Amino acid sequence: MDMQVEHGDRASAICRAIRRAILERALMPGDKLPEDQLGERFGVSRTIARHALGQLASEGLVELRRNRIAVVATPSFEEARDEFDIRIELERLVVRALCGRLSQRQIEELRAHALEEEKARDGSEVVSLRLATEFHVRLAEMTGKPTLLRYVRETAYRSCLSLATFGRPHSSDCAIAEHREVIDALVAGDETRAMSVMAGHLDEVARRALLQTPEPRGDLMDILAPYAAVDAPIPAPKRRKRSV
Amino acid sequence: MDMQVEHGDRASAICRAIRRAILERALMPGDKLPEDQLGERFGVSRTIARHALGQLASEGLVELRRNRIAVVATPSFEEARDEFDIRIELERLVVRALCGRLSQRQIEELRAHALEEEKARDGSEVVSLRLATEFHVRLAEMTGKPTLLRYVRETAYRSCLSLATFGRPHSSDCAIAEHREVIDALVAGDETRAMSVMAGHLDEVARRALLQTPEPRGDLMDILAPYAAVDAPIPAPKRRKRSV
DNA sequence: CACACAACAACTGCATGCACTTCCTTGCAC
DNA sequence: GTGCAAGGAAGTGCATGCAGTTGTTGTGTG
Repeated sequence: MDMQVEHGDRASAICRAIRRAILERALMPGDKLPEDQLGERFGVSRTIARHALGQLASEGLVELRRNRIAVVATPSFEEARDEFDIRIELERLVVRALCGRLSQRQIEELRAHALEEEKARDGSEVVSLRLATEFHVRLAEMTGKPTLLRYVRETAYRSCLSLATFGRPHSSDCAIAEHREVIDALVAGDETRAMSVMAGHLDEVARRALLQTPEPRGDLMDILAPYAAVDAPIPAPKRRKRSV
Repeated sequence: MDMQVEHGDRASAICRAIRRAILERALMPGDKLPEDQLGERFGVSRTIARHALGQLASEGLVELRRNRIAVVATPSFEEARDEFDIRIELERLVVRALCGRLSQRQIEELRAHALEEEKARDGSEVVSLRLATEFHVRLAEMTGKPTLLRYVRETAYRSCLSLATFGRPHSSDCAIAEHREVIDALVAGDETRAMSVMAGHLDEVARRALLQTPEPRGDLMDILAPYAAVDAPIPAPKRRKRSV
């Protein structure tokens, strides 16, 4: 019933920490997650760390390959697009389930959340991205449908990974307005409008995020062109070997 | 990329075996899965068995509770209904992705599968249920979208659990016809029709399976009434303590 | 005879240790 | 200086052992 799979609370604590780190872009796609370092950091044995990594892998946030260090997942462009398609349908189900059924308490909480997003608008981009994601997850939680919650949460978190890979700087202005629109439609009990607003919102997010085409990387030599001049300032500094 | 989470192949072998056992109703909701017995049966240590159980739990097929023996999940009636709602949307995405894009080879395979379902019609119900489920999973595989496949597979397998809990005897006749209709619509490239046929099919399955209302179980005493007369023949023999 | 309770068996939670693989570094040949 | 191979460091795969929990059975008491 609880849909809680992370039995021992120690493994789930690691999962939460890593999820949050991904959400806040402290961990980026490809970053390494060695199970012993992880265990040491959290004061548990490799067994637990390993268990947590397995859990995260099943959520699609981490990639496990035999005999290799686990890494934060690196979604491909197609996967990112497909993910959003799924997410749109799932969140349509969320608003459908919620429409006109929100308690006063829940409405207040959602409005408070939107307000917080508002306040974070000029703050760090990391915070507003986290708040935006949490908005969607909170909605899914309110349905009380465990599977729906799980899938929405997973796709939402993976969306963040996609954004980290392909996304341009997140402009939260319109997103907040759209969140408010969703809340209003839910309160008004206008199912059709709520669903289309939500779908439109997510489509907009996906469009903004995945604007650039898969960039077929015409020729490797072209890519290397700006690097040709030795000691020239290089646009994006290459990161290597990131880890916990 | 592989979306494969079951790294060591030994754990994945256990997962597959249990999934199949659930599909074929060899394992029923509530059946116990002690990790040491599991390990012994598959010739691995508890560590691996435990890992497999964690994986299955994340798929919603198994319930883990701290310090307790893992059991095959027992979906509630509401969960079953919600699950089907999700599944319908997911499989609509599947046919949308597939419509008019099937290779000749894939078309043949699907037709062959339908034929096999046809042949199994008069055989054991277990086989036809398995084939019916595999049909949906095969479709999802053909999309090449890893997340979509994972979610369809999970919901499909959990549907079997719901059917085992609430379903009446599975009548596969119409199901096969509906599968054929889906194939035809896909081949014809009629997206709208394909999606509505698939949605209708799943809705029909859900309706047939979950026909009986949540049965509020008016009073516990009423339920026990037929058992009141000592030594009277009892309609449904109570099963206790099933296990691997 | 019903019931509380104690002892035991079964099982899980977790850390640790060993074997094996991967990956990096160093050193050597060219 | 370059290519490459061998050695070692780092990390994973897995079994096992022990501590703690749960469930059950048998026993004594009102």
